[in-house]
Amino acid sequence: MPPVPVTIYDVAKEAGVGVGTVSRVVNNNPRVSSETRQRVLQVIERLNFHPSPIAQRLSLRKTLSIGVLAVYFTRPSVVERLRGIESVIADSEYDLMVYNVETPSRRDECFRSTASTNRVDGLIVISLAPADEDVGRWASAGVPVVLVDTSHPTLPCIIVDDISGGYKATEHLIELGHTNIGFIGDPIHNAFNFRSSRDRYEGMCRALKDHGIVFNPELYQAGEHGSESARLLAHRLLDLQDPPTAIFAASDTQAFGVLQAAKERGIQIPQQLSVIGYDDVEMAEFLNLTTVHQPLFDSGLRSVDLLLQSIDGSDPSGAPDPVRQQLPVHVVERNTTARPMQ
Amino acid sequence: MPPVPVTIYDVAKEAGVGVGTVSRVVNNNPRVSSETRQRVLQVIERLNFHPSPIAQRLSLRKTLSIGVLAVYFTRPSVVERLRGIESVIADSEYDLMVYNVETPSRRDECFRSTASTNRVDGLIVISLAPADEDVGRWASAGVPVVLVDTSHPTLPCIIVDDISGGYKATEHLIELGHTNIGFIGDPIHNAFNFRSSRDRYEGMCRALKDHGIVFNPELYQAGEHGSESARLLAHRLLDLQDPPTAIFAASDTQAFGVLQAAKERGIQIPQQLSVIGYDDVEMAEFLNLTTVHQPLFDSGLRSVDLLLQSIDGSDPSGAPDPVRQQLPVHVVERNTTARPMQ
DNA sequence: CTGTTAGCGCATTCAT
DNA sequence: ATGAATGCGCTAACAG
Repeated sequence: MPPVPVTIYDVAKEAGVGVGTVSRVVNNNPRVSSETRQRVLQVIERLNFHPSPIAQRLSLRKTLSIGVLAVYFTRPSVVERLRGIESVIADSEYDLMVYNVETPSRRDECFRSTASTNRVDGLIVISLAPADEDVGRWASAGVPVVLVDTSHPTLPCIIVDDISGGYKATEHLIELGHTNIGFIGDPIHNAFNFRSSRDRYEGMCRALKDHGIVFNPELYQAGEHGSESARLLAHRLLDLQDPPTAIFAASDTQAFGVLQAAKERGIQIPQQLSVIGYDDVEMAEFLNLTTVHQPLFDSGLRSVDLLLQSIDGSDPSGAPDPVRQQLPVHVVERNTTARPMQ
Repeated sequence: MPPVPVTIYDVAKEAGVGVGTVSRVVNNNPRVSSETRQRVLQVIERLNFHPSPIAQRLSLRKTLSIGVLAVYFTRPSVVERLRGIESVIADSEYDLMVYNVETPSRRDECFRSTASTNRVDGLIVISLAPADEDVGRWASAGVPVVLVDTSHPTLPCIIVDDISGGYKATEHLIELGHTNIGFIGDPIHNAFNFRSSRDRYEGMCRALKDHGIVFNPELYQAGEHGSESARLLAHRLLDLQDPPTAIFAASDTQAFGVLQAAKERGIQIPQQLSVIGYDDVEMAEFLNLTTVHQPLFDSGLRSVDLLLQSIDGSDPSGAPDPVRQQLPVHVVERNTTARPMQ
């Protein structure tokens, strides 16, 4: 009982029509009399016919699938973006192919492989900064690309103003009365050239400066992304002669590490220490973490919209002025920030 | 400058050979003299030729892609399984297509659509229990399927013995001296017929019984999956006249809710209350949660191995005795469980 | 070893 | 409105 693939020819013969007609009814082409349409539909039903997506693709010269390139797709923030992406792809005619990259070499491999015709009809790249070379390859391969949480002068992208986010987070702390504020983020130089942590720090510096607060470099701590690493860094901050009264973590994940460190030291939050994170992942709400909300799910959503639009649309990657959607961020005040003790 | 797809014909002409030869060098077929091979390779390089995956698929009558059907793929445990799956697919010739299901109707749609020839060469289903009807469709469509964290008599599956896991968790608590143990899990009847929570509870009951402990039904609390819901349930347990000295949560996510509830009440953990979870997700280690470890990543890994094997292999879904890998679970003792106070 | 040819399953002119 | 023919890009079987 080897599965017998039933093709349009089978349907055509059975219905006593030509394959063209079958193809038309399958594709809802109006140029078919409603009676023959009915008849064909019946046969299709009876034979349990399903058009071969692959044959369609070859004939249409489209892959009918869009690729998503994500770094560390297990990170909560990335997962949420993916969910947004999946939710709209699911309702489209496209298939979703996911590529997870955890090493630079894998990234390069993915960048290359997606840049050949007939791989994907479009590509979404999350948090990875492509080089001009990569962009060039995609362009000459005619593959539309939209960037999320990263940018390039010639590519459409969905971003949030991390500098502004960092500024707002810091401002929130300052308004509460803090002046001695610590920062915990990713290493400036990392394998993937992530910018977000750096930008958030930049925003912090500006806020500090605008409020006439001088920043003690000792209050800056950077380390591998992750709660555990952040926990250690938080301890360092708290070990300082003049420890900060508030800590701005470049991500919620890192903020969790700070919370944990405080707990280990019996430091009351927010009474003795204010903590603010960034991202507003699900766990943040649960833990009552004050944080900077960025529209993760929505960013995924929009990226697909943009991509689909750019696929149907005209511009063959030659748009003079690529779309650049900057999503709003705002501080969500919960219970981990408060006025400093006197 | 519409991207000019370069085909094997272009390469053939340019290299002065037939398309068959080009195809052979592309597929590393040894039946090619090394000189012509070199020559063809040069041309391929020069023309930047990449074989069209779609054309290959059509010709080979394979989709060269495997689908993964996951429920709530944002849940940490699912994400970890996905990571395991992706890691081995990435090194294979297959593409990974992800389908996230969050509603029963979407599930049914996915079950159906994947059951037609030419959709995917193989399918991995996570945590969703397929009906005989679905299994039948896959079988007649000749689509190999392997189940993860769910099972069916005629399908290969990767499972963990949740009953045993629940037993071990409870035993751990009993050995510490607890007899008044609460349980927090998913609703017995849920949209997707998840069994794990139910099985873990079953294991708990057996352990209790084996140790001659009678279970007070009040100590059983079930509610929607999630930390927040679990937090509320934990409060109910703690509000009891004779509150439990230990709580077994059917998942780490739910255990986090218990931890939070305890914190809100100023209950010391583990001194005043022991908490044990299930899954051993990353956050569990970070929070020092005692839990039942199950090989999440590994389960993904193995499922792909099994699937690939079943794709290459002979058995057209007619295996008389499908593989049934039961992965081991064990208690990871950390800092949320201890002897009860006198 | 290598060129030629016939499909793979479908969409799409082009006639009718 | 509908049937027949052509092509999408590649693999595999068949000659040579």
